[in-house]
Amino acid sequence: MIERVKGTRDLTPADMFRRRWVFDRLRDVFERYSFSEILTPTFEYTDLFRLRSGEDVVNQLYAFKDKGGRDVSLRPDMTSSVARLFVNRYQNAPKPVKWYYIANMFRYEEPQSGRFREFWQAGVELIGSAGVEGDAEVINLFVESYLATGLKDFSVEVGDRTLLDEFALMIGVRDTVGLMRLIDKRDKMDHEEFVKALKDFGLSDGCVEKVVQLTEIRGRPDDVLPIAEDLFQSERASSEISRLYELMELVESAGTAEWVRINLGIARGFDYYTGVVFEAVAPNDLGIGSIGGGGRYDNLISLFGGKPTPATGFAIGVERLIPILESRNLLPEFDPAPAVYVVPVGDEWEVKKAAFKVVSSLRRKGIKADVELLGRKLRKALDHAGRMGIPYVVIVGRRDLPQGKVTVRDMESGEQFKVGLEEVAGFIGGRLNSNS
RNA sequence: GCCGGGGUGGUGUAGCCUGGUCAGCACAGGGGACUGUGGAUCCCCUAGCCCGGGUUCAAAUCCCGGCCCCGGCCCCA
Repeated sequence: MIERVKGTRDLTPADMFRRRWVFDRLRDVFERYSFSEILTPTFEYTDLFRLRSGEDVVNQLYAFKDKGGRDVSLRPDMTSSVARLFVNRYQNAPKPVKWYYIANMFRYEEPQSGRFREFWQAGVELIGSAGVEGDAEVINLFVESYLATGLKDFSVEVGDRTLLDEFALMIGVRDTVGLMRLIDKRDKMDHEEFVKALKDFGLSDGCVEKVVQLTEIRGRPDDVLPIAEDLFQSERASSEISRLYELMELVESAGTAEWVRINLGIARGFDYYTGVVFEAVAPNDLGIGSIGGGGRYDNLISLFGGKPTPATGFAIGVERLIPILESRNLLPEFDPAPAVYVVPVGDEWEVKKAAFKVVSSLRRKGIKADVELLGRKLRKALDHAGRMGIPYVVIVGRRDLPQGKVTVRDMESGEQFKVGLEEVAGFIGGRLNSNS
């Protein structure tokens, strides 16, 4: 037997129902923020990703040669493709460009909790806004996106790559990325382990102390930003801190501040981020870390050959968000049952044709209706309808047909009505409406 | 790539340690009892030892390798 490919998933009708419910809500809030949906190809030239992240990234890509000998890769995220599209065709479009997407991504990694080789992200990109207004717009939408799914207990942790760079400079660390990785992992260790890891990294006691101070700058903005002001001295740092203050004021004005925290330990590891970065987390015992993240990437578009253009965005990890929503019972129940089940009685061809006529009239009227397709006997058919929770059964048979009628059975009350063939759809439609 | 725990009908499981009845049970699915009246009952049917090799008279069971799943590490653009 052929199995599913490792790290992939089959989505059942129940899965798709819930997923679509989530997508509908995200799409709705993205649209209200005036973002427009786009979609780019599932694969790109491998060079696109190589250019952004270096040669090593290829190991984590689904990379292959196509029949024309082109080196291509399935997209590991959407940001590169969006930046490419912008450079290709939209550099002269009115700014800002506001795009969103809901699409599958592919990464060749070991699957584990909340991590698959094919997964979906719903995200936005805001291109052309350099100011703190752009950061605020994106973070507000980030918060509103989770709220739109009904999630309440989550927080968006805001960090800043500029400050981390300044910090590295300040304590004389050259391997900025290495330091950021350590800082990023801070939550996975206790204090002693963290201190030890920093010493192993080669930091002096004084510097270790400073790093610990930095990672403790997390919490409500008003509480922790003053601490940051004390820790940093440089011009660049203090103007960046002012920017964070402004960001928080805009977030406050938009009514999302309740969910936003400062956490200068957020690094998001990746090289192309340049300013404000953020991640969303929700408490859970499922082993799920961040449920989405994003940040500012002001250099990527010029790296891809475009005019220098500032940009910021985020992506929500669908396979991480859905289990969280599930754990809080926020997802609706899936019920595949139709409203009506049309059952022909016996094998007579005239009866079958009448049944198809009836079910078709119901469907044309917008009613979700099934017709019995297996040749079940009436008893079994009613049994089936009962189990499935189907509210109405239409019995079509030679007993009523000569008078041009069928029997409509209300499965809950057991009441039955003889109704003309042409009137069935109207009759049932009326009853369904009055019940709801 | 590394470490740990697992893979028995569609689902959930018993059996494995201590090799040896036709691999048992429940649920789900289909049919019949009951040829136009329902969720009950009874009966029947469908359907399984992840793959490959080894040990043995005999392997679901023991051994080796692989694949996959769950979780962790690494990594996380």
